[in-house]
Amino acid sequence: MILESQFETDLSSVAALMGEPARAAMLCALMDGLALPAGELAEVAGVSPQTASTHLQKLLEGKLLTVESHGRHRYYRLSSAEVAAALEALMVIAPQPKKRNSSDTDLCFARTCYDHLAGWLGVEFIKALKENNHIEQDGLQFNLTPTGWKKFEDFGLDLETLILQRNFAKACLDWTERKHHLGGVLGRAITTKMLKLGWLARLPETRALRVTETGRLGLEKTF
Amino acid sequence: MILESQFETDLSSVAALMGEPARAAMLCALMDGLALPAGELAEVAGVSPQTASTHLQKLLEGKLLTVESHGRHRYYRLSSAEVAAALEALMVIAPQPKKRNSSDTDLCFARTCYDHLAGWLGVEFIKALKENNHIEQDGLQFNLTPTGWKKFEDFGLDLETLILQRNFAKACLDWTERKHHLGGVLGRAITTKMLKLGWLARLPETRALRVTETGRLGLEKTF
DNA sequence: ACAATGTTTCGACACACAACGAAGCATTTT
DNA sequence: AAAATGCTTCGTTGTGTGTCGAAACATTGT
Repeated sequence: MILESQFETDLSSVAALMGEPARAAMLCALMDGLALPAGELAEVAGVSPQTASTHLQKLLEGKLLTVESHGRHRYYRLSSAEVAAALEALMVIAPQPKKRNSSDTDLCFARTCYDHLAGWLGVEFIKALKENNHIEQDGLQFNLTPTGWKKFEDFGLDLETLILQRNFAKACLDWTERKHHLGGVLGRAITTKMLKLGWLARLPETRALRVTETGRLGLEKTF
Repeated sequence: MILESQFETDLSSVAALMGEPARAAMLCALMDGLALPAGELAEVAGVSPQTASTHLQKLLEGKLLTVESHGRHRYYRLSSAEVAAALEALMVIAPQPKKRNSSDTDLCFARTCYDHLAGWLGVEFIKALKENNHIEQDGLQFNLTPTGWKKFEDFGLDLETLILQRNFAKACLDWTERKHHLGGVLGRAITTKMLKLGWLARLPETRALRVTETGRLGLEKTF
């Protein structure tokens, strides 16, 4: 006789599916109910297409996702509203004090504030600049250090022109993070450049931004 | 710059905590909101006390449980109703079609029907007997095979006396599983014996039964 | 027809982690 | 004081599984 109570094991199997960072990232990306192709989910999760494919297969087996083929793309979506509800219930008890509904998540992660980068990513970006001594804060004003100047010149910005303007590098308060991010013409120039490079992509109909796979690599490497 | 969006990783960490069978079993056992000592949780999860201890520590770190020491016992309970809600939300999408609230779970797993074993365990028990050719079903009547007769004699039952009675081994319909389990005087004798052996334990104030660790081992070995 | 793109399958590797024996700590009991 | 009980910590072992390179498959575009 084999004793394996179905009452816990099943729960654990579903939870285990969600308990892998890459899979969790994919599921979160799908929480708005839209369908995304495998490639984009791989990007979101920060893994290779092969890895993403195996993850997606497991999520299919676990009935958390459904798939439909359109041309050479395969679009995945959450299989039911109950799955989204379970994800939200987990978010509530996740070690992140702030409660946010699903549609806000993207906005909190990264968005444009007027024309420069804001949200969690914006705050993280300025934090990295400070830690690497590329920038210094003086009240609500940022000043580039020599290494910072070189860094952004290499990044392809025409600082000579930008610095002539008022509001060269302003500190802008982030309402979701309650900390400062980088505004001013420098903030705009950087954000515009990242969009051009394909590091960031605009999500449709919102101010929310998404970090692409190349963007993730670029950001981690450069800053 | 290190990019690790806190929006998914956290979710996955909680889910991962729930995604381990032993931990999931413990959490399920605590879903009614009561506190249980570490030893009992180890029993429920079917693991050794050491293993249980490490699991409990992780659940504490993940803020899913709280603990209070009373004498030499340490009582664990769910840290909040939100945790219970998340567990329920996961149960809804777990590959178990039937929706049940937490207080029903115990009843569905194992309970007494009049005086014999019912619920999932009861159905599983009769299934094992059939598969091992210890019993045969004839309509609503069960008949012991020679090997089955020996098995239960070895188990300590006085079959000679029991078989004289009417309703020796009746098929009884299980309302939660919609299948037959073993009733009659044989069913009663077996269940009584298991309770005496400490394989099964009655949960307070209900008809629900719990399988002890020794019971789990005994059942798996004997039947 | 051929190349390019999106996706999956196969195989090998490496890391993470659950499991338990042994030992230690704390509390209660005799 | 000594033994017993409940629980935790340490160290080791072994299995599971996430990862990606290479290659196959499918579809679309030129």
